[in-house]
Amino acid sequence: MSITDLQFNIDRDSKTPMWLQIRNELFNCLYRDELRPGQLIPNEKTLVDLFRVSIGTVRKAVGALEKEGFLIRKQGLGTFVFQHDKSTFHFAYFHFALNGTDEISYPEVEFISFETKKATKYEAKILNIPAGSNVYEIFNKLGINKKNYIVDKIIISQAKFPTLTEEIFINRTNTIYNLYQNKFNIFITNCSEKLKAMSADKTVSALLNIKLDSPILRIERIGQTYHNETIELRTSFVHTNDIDYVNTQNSTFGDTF
Amino acid sequence: MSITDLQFNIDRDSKTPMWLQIRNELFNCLYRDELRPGQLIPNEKTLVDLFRVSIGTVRKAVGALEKEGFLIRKQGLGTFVFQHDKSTFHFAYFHFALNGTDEISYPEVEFISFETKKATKYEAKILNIPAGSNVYEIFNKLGINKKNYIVDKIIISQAKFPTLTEEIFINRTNTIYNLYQNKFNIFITNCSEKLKAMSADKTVSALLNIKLDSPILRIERIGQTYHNETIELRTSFVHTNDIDYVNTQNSTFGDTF
DNA sequence: TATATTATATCATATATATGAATTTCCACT
DNA sequence: AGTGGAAATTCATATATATGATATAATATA
Repeated sequence: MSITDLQFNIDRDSKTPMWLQIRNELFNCLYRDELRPGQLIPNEKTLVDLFRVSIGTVRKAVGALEKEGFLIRKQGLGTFVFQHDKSTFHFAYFHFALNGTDEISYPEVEFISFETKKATKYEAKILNIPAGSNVYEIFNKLGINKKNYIVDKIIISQAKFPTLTEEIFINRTNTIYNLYQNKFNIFITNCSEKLKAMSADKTVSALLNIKLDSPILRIERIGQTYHNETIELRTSFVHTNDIDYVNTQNSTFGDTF
Repeated sequence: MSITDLQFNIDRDSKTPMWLQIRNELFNCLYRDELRPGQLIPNEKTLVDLFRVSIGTVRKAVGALEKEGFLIRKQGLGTFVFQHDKSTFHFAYFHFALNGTDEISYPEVEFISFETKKATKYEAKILNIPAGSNVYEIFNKLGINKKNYIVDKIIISQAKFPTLTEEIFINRTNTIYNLYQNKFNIFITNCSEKLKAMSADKTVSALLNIKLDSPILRIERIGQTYHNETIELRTSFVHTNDIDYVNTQNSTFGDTF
């Protein structure tokens, strides 16, 4: 069943503009996995025939999804579905630069542990699963230039990753989000982070080789997929003496426009 | 001298698309202050005649500047130059939410002090001014719901704000960026923030009424205007027990697309 | 076989035009 | 003076079409 066999209903009298209706139909194809990460989508002419609109309208719809980051257009080649990848990973979800620089490099990741446990009340609430459900708790250390600055704790629901094992996790050859996407059909579409300053506890100070009670940055990141379904709770503990969390806002953009 | 009297040169044979040339010409009008914050820009028909292109090309150029946040289009009214304002301030440069909420509210600002001093080496480097130049050092306390969580230190070059006084600063009726924009013709176009965890020193702990050496978040924010000219160095010291620094990234956008 | 050329597919830019939607302005009417 | 509705202004959507730029595939040539 190809996308070109599907029937699309565009209501020409709707108050919703046609380009937005088309954008939404295509978005639903992404959500329903009829268009998969990395896949080439039908060319503009085909979409024109599918939706029975002019090419300008199709281009506006595809352009919207491109701006949102779901599609990637390549002149001369075609339009592709975005996929999480080492090459596209760059800084979308990693924000650290060495002191005095603005360069955000790809971190080195060192595996620590992979356990199955019962979700705490808080974890269950965030992940929207029954209290006491099984979750995986995965620890990693992240570093730059051979020095570790970050301890990462990942909590994900076992129910959503039923076949995940420590081996699969360790032997992945790409990013964690790429693993979610390719092995479990879960596509992380947005992340939200909350930062606090805290004191390092025994575990973290030992792992990062710093003094107990050193000030550290704690980042709680919630990774979601389509329709704001929360998939991952990731907590990072960061020793920020040599690195900074960098947040750049270009131009006058706010959240309000 | 109105913008409609200006001569614009669009090179139809350039490898740069015409819409981008027009976008750049309009951007330069903003930069050169020929189009001022809040001002209505010429309507699309006028721009069509000015640049001698079709309306689609004009709309693409204006649309680009709108996406960048420099212009705001209002159907039925016209297109306006963005201005910093309490109503547009919302969260572009303020990122804090009370624990357990995602709501970012407008902070309460309490003035502490306004001094003229010599720039430190570091401040001079960041502001790109001679070492030892005069700068204003302004302290504020920021709070939410009548409780102060943030101490803010602003450093700006006296040379760029020659007529600024404590009275003018205190008696402003709008945001600080609005003051820069309306009284000094300096328009902040982008901000970059670097975050670290630290221990509260004597001054900060006293101002925030917390224990000496409590872990705090330090935010170093650099505010720039057109062409990355640095205007402001703002350092915030934040007690994060009750509030979080929130950073939300919608969809799959990274910095790499 | 290796290289240069040509053809093809696909997205990008640009024009011209028509109609619709949102907002303000103005004027007739009470 | 106040109200309601028509007119004017401006941006938004949509169609139809032509040409250009870019990348790949196929073909011809040395």
